[in-house]
Amino acid sequence: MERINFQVIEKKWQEKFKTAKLYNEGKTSKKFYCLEMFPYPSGKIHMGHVRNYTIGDVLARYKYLNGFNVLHPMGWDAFGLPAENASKLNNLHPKEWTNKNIKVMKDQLKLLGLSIDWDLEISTCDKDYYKHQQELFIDFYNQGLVSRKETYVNWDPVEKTVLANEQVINGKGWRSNATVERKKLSQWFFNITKFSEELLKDLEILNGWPEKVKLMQKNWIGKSYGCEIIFEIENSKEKINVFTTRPDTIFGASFICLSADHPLNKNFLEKEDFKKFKKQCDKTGTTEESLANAEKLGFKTNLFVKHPFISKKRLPVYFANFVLMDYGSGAIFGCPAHDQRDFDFAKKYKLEITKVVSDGNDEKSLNEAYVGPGKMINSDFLNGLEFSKAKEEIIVKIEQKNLGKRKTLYRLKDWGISRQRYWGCPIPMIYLEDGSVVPVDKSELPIELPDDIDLKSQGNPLENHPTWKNTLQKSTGKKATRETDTLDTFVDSSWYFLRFCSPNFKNAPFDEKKINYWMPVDQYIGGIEHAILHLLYSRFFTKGINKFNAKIDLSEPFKNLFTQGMVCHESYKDQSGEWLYPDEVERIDPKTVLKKKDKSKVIVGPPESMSKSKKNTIDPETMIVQYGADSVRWFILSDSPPEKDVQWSDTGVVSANKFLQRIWDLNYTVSQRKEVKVDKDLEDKFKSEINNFLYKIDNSIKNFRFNVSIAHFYEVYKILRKFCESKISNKILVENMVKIMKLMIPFIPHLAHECLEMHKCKSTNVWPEISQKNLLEKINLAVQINGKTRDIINIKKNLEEKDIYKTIINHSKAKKYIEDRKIIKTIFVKNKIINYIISE
RNA sequence: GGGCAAGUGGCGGAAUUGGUAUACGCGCUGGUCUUAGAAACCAGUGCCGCAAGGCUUAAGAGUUCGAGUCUCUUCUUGCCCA
Repeated sequence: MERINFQVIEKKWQEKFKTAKLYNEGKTSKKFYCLEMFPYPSGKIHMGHVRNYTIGDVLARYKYLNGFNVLHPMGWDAFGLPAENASKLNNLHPKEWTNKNIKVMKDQLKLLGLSIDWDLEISTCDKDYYKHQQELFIDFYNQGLVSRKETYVNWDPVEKTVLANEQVINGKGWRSNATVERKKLSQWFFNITKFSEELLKDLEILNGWPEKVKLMQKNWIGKSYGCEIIFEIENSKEKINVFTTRPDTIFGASFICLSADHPLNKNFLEKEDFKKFKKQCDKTGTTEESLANAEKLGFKTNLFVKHPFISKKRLPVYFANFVLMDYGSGAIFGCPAHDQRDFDFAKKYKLEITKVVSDGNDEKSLNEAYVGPGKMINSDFLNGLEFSKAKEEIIVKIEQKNLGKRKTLYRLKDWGISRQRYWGCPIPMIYLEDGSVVPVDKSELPIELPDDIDLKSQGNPLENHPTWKNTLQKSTGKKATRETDTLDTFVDSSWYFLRFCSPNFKNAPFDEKKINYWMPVDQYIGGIEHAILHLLYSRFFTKGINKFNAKIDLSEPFKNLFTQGMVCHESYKDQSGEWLYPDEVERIDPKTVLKKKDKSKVIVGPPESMSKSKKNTIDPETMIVQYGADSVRWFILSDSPPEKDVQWSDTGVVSANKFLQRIWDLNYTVSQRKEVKVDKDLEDKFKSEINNFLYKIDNSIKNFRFNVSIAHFYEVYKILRKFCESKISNKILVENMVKIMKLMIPFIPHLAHECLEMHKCKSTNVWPEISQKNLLEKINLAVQINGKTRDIINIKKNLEEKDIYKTIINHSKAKKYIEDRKIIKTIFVKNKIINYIISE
């Protein structure tokens, strides 16, 4: 067998890929912007990257070969906390650490043979990038899309910083393990809620997005419709505004609950027992989940409100820990019969529970809240109405009587972007001595991060810097202090796809002409974990820019979205419970795994997403060095559909490698083949069989079914082998072989190009022509008796029913079922099945 | 608790969308070659059965000439929201 050295040919072709671009602007108007989510430069690439970028590369190369101008860039999501943590450990400046990682990972990505245009490379920690981000921030500010407000945040008292919700684990800081507190802080916000309705509505036009992701965003935006009801406080001029989505249950109201932060707390703040209660609420955390699961606690006030529809009925007012100040108005009316939280609360404080929606069992008292549908009871003029009708009815009444108004509410909150961190984009705002806060002059951008920084001490590094924050306002020369918080790194990734269209543009964040040509991204590829935040923020940014930049016409950034599955591997633990890396263990037989060191038995865990903490990782570079990039690409695409998880398997990559060797051997054999006597019919058959596979493979690529494409390549390999030894001419053989090899370019670009070069193929940038119809002359037809398949016969295409009958009655295994019996009915589907219904 | 997916051999998974179930790969078994192993190649591999044949897509029902695919019920798993 002829063998090939993958390392040698891969190096050779990677040199050529360096200068070959996948686009040629102006030559054709068809464009294709292929973008994979850019990586965080954490150190080395992992298998997840390999899968993500291989999927993108298949598509980019496929589109290029089909005549598109393809934009296929790559960059680095380079700001972020890990760089600061690493620098504390290694005494390496975040900038150096990051740049070192970028260099390593870039080299690794190049080893994969990706069709990336490295001339377009960007890095978000580069001042040439964040300069424009600061400019955009000021633009957003001037449009009223940025504001400063006080909110409650997760505060880590040890690290002295704000934590994101996902950094709080069981109420404790993920690094410090200190109990996280709720703290009121003044922070910068993007007013994403101004776009709530648009972000929701435009999901409908995103036909190229997975339904699942759209649904997640819809739930996240959380539009709810209801009304506001005003309750008058007895013996007071003050009123309580309550938002509810269930105004229909107003007749079941038995109390009012306020958030501990509700303005009405002003009369209680001095009281010791209220202080204690409020402290307890602060400990509950800010997530909805923790609020729902926490034990319901209340603080009874001496206040009562009047029921708006039942005269003389008075409802007691409580403060409660499960009411959020930043949702609705921070006040609810409790209808315990039809809301579980209210029910729990009412039970605890022995409050009245009145059913107002019939559950079909009206006499029985409830064990839990009834939230299902039903007809109204105990509700005066609403009685007998379906609850949904009642909702409409009562809102009309409330508006008539001036007791409140119809209202739509969104769960989506404004996007808090202040981080008390060093390694991020400085926020270009300054504080003047008179207390006013203004943007810096755009001519002063970029506001650069200082290099000399102390990351060892606690607190906000920029705040602690001796001089950095001191500045002067450019227009007036007045003394000013810089904002020392930096931007959330999600801001960096909210517009990078725009920058890629003109990454070296000096004067502005982007060249509008380029944006209008390349945007939207035709195919965006990344992990499902970004379904909400990153994708929602990017949509918001696009809409914001679209609003104030008249030269751009773009409502959505990503036309099609594909979310690939994760790469999994089983995990290993030794007898003492220590995690082991896959190369620390050996498999003796399918069920037994031993530790290499001492031959002790290893506990094998189920396949899970590769993670450093479980040590169930496989290093892509090691694999590439051992088997070659093409083998790794081939395997990672072959085993599962791209949207599903794939389980890494060493035997899988070995067999991929073996198959690619066979491909090379086949090509070599064909190139050395001597002419033989030709059978014309056989040649035709060969051509049509190959075309059949061209069609199937092309189709499976279009549909993102790369695992199916690969299965077809295995099949077509067998056919080529077979015909290699048949009576067909070299010309026909090579011609068709070349077509198949062209189809392999997107998958295994190095080997495919090497083979094509051997066959002296000149047109390696053009997809072969594929006949859309099935060229095979004969087809398999299933012969069924009473719906059961009894035989499969190989017959000429397009035969009619009557022609087939003769064949069946004479030559088919099915004839014995038909003989002596009467055919009652025949169902015939041309080229597919014939079904005879016979009497018993 | 609610919503959304999904359930096909020992394993990963195919099935042109209602028309040949188990393609392709892994694994396993046997064989050729080899001193031996590895590699390579050939053959076999859903289950029951000597065979003819029967059964089989989580379980059960339904629609249909025909169901992995459509409908209903149940069970299980995963993800998201609470």
